[in-house]
Amino acid sequence: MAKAIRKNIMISKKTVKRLNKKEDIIKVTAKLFSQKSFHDVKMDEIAEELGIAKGTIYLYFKSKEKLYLEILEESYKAIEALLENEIAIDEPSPVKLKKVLGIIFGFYRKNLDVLKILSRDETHLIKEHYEFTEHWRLRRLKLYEKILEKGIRQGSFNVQNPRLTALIIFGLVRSVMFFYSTEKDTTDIAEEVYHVITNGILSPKVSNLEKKLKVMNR
Amino acid sequence: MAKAIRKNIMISKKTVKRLNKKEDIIKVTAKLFSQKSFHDVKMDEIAEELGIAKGTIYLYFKSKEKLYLEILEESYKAIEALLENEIAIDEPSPVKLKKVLGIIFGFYRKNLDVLKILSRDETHLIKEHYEFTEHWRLRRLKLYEKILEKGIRQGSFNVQNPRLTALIIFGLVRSVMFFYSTEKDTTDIAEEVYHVITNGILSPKVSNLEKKLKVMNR
DNA sequence: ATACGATGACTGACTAGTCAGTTTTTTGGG
DNA sequence: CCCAAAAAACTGACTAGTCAGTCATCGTAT
Repeated sequence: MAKAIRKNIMISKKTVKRLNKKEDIIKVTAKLFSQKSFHDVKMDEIAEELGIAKGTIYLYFKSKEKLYLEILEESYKAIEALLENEIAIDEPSPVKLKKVLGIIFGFYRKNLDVLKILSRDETHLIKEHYEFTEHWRLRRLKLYEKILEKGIRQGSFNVQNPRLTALIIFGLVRSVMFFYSTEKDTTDIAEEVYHVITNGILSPKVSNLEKKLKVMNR
Repeated sequence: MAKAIRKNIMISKKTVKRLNKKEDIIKVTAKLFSQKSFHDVKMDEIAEELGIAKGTIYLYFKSKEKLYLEILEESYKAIEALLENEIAIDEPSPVKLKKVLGIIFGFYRKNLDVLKILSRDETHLIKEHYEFTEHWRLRRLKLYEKILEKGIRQGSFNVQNPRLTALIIFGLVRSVMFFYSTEKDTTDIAEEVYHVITNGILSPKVSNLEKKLKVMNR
């Protein structure tokens, strides 16, 4: 009995260690892949950065491509887990949109590497990579679209084309995370972005004027 | 005299031929670079696609990198030329914004290749490439920002943070061009996008309600 | 005859992945 | 607790292949 327990402890320790090493490799490699393209990151370089031999990487990953993919898979799981709880809650769509933006901005701030890798259009590399990034994109688009549609039904949103609007939100996330001040808190950024998306940029006066013109044109 | 003229004709003919060939190479290569990353496009492949020998490409371009850069430079000149006239016209900012969006969407529809190459974050490849894409981005951001700021001054826009808003517009252009229906006319797309940006997505009722809440919170 | 654009076989630098050998960790009997 | 043997983890020199760029040679227009 005591033996069995000891053995279990050993196994779990080993597993943890293995996982740690794998995670270490993923972490370092993600950073490198975010700085350079797939082909510009050399396996030797990864090994050196980690202070291990190149062969060791191949003990944990079948190939460079699989390593690349696992970075994305890891992150996908992480962001999905973050969003899962939020999605389940029943609340007004505008509130949900703001919260989801907050979560996504927060995630990408911490994982800019991943966003860079994802939005790089290295689509062709391997079929799996293409499918993966596409899946990620569609998943995000669907989320935005659902929030928008629910908001329309509830009367809180006035959106003519939810698909296009989802695409707009999806697109702006990338550029804001890439190029907007990194000193600001992501919650504040989400708030600011939310404000622009919801209220638009027209001043009320002009907005009313435009509406009047539309009525007149009918 | 006749000789000189004849010689001139010859030279110009030759030059035209040279330009054509150079342009041919750029065109074909742009397509390839848009489909695959820099390293995945092989010089042999380009040559084969063009039906010429690899060595010939090197008669027109010093290196693969220079060829890559020239594709971007060519496109930069083209879009700048398109925008130049529009920028000069003095008109209400909202109109200008809509028009500029139309021009940009139109250009990218015709040059999706270039947009793909540009937005691929192959930033590291060569310093020149990084500087180039950055320059392109800043140039576009500045344009949006200027239009927004003028609109604010004129009272037609109500924008709290022109920099962020410019970034939002910049970002959405990419994703809309990449992923939105390619059957629609780019003018219509610009119109739709313009509508979302300007009016926002909140229904008027809620919008008023939110304003009231803000007042109450004071 | 000669100048010049075009050619494509060739070179040499580079790198993903391998594997025979080394080191570290675990195990189990005394 | 100790130690030897087995297992597991790690190593890095090497292989086999790739590909950007070169250059001796060719064809042809004048």
